[in-house]
Amino acid sequence: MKRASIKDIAKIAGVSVATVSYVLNKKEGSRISEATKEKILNVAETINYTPNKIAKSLKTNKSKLIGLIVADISNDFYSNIARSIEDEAMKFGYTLLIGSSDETPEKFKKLTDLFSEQQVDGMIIAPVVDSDEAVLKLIKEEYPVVTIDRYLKNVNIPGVMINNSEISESICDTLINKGFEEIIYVGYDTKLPHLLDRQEGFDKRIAASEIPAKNIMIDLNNITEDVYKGLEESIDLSKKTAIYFSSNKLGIAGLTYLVKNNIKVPKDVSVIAFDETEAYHLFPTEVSFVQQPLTEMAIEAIKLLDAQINNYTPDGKKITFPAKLINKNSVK
Amino acid sequence: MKRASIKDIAKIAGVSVATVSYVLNKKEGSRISEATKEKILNVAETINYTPNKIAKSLKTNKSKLIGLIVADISNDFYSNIARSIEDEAMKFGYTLLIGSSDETPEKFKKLTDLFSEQQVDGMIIAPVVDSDEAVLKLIKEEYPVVTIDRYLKNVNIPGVMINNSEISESICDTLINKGFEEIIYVGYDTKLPHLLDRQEGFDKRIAASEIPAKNIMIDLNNITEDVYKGLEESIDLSKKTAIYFSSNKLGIAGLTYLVKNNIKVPKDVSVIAFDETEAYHLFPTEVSFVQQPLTEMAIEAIKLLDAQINNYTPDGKKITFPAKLINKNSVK
DNA sequence: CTGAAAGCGCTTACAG
DNA sequence: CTGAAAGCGCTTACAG
Repeated sequence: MKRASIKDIAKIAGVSVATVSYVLNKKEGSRISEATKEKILNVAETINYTPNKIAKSLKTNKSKLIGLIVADISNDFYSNIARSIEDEAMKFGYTLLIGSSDETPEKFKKLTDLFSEQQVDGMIIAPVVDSDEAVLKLIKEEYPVVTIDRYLKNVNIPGVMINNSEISESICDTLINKGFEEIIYVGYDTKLPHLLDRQEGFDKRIAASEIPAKNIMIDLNNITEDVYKGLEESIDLSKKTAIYFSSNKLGIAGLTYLVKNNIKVPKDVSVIAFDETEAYHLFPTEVSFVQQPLTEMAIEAIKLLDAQINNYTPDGKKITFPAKLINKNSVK
Repeated sequence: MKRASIKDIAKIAGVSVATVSYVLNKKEGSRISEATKEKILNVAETINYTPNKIAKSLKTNKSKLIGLIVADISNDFYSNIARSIEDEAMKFGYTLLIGSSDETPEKFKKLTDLFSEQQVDGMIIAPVVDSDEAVLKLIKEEYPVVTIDRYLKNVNIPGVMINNSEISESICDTLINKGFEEIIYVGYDTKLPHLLDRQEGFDKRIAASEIPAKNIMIDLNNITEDVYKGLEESIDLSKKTAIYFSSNKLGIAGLTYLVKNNIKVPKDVSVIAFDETEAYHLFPTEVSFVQQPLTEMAIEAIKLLDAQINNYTPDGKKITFPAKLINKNSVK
């Protein structure tokens, strides 16, 4: 069914399309008589007019669309981010396109190309390893882009993130001060800078202590199996041990392992996990975890992006939010 | 920065925009000489041409955009659906707009209006209570719409769903046959048809048995508290009791209650939950749950939608998928 | 084999 | 107070 256009309204109301456009957009500058205004609004109503934003976009060069690229929208962490971004974007009048990169630069590039062709006004991205080229391409054409959660080592663009290194340092110190004899860091075998920061903060404080380092590096594509194997090889119940899981996925896999093997928390081992998820509530012990201020980060990300959209500046302003350790009962 | 257009290519290559359009779209019908073809491709490459899909959409009346409306993208169930839909949509060349309705007809309507103005080619929706009017408006203009998970009682459009009533019947029978003296159904206090079906199937089999019915009705906006209160009032440990949670959120809230109150599963009570989620893995007992074939549903939803987009027919073909009870160790 | 031209549905200076 | 006209970046019959 053909949809009614501004032209149809004009014809029926007996005015020009210009006049219709003016009243539909409520422009105050151009004074249209109340009579024709009312007439036009009436006609629009009766023929069930829906504005065609694509036509408007073409003319105004603004689509009011923004693209969000996450690693995987089915991951709790990213779906929570997406929700906050959605709410915030709506407030600014933007509609959200969403895509999952699956941590591959190819899919990531495909997504930036796609979004760019769809003329999104800007993108919020969680860049993957080796996505520099794709991002650089965007930057070269002064495309508004803001990173969230992650950042790129060699490309300087605005973004929001947490104090990855510092929060790990502080967690490590906490555990050291509690007298743990063994502290296991469970992280990804990756080049993702924010995760390296997470690990580096931990390693630094461990190095400054008397405690021997024990890092389990997990393949991003083989989480469950790797975590099980890693923990099996590393946990020494004869020592006072704490485990620090540096992501929600790692935490969930690790806690699953502990439950399955009947290892009690915090009696046998202590645990700190990353990110908030309802899943932790089902664990026999309430799990201490690192909380990221997702809502605040989303608000700031949209603010940053909107600013870039309205007035592009080639700066790389990064906003760092403090993550917070929420103490529950999983650390002795 | 102004982006290069087809016109720019034409000017540099010394050909017409029509010719550029033809080679860029690889139209085989119109034979363009290899020489000019190559020249055009070269120019496009060097000036870093990105096609403007908005202009194309305006002309072709196809945006290659589809809108997905879920209740809440941060809900595990919907983010899993979204992911499957995303993958499937991509295969068909569609990009995904996502919005959360928060179970309110107002937000739902806002989303359909927004998506419609953005000229999406079609929508996949999980309609909320009292969204009939918004959907009817879409149908009236022959907008391709497909429901997923849910359906509308009074509006007949294509959709995919599971056999809500039957799976509940079968679960109820299973529990009755195992000799439970008390079976508690935990559901929402709602008018959502698919959830009423879920409950009805259960009620029907209970009514046919000797077992007194015990239904806990939860306010959608107060899940945790209501579940805690309901279970506290209903669980009678002196009887052989089973609890059937009819959604993932209800399952998570309920299992959290059980853990907190040190009620052992399946020793003290038996449990069956709905939907698959990693969260269940952290529970001390492996939880039996009802599995929906999300991938298959997503594939079929996109297929249905694409068919409607290419050839609109006012039918209401519903495809029902069988849900499956995955038996773990939470039922004695 | 290639181009001129119309048109998709809007917005917006400009003229009157 | 209102309208004629150009133009956003494409596609696509049609003509040659």
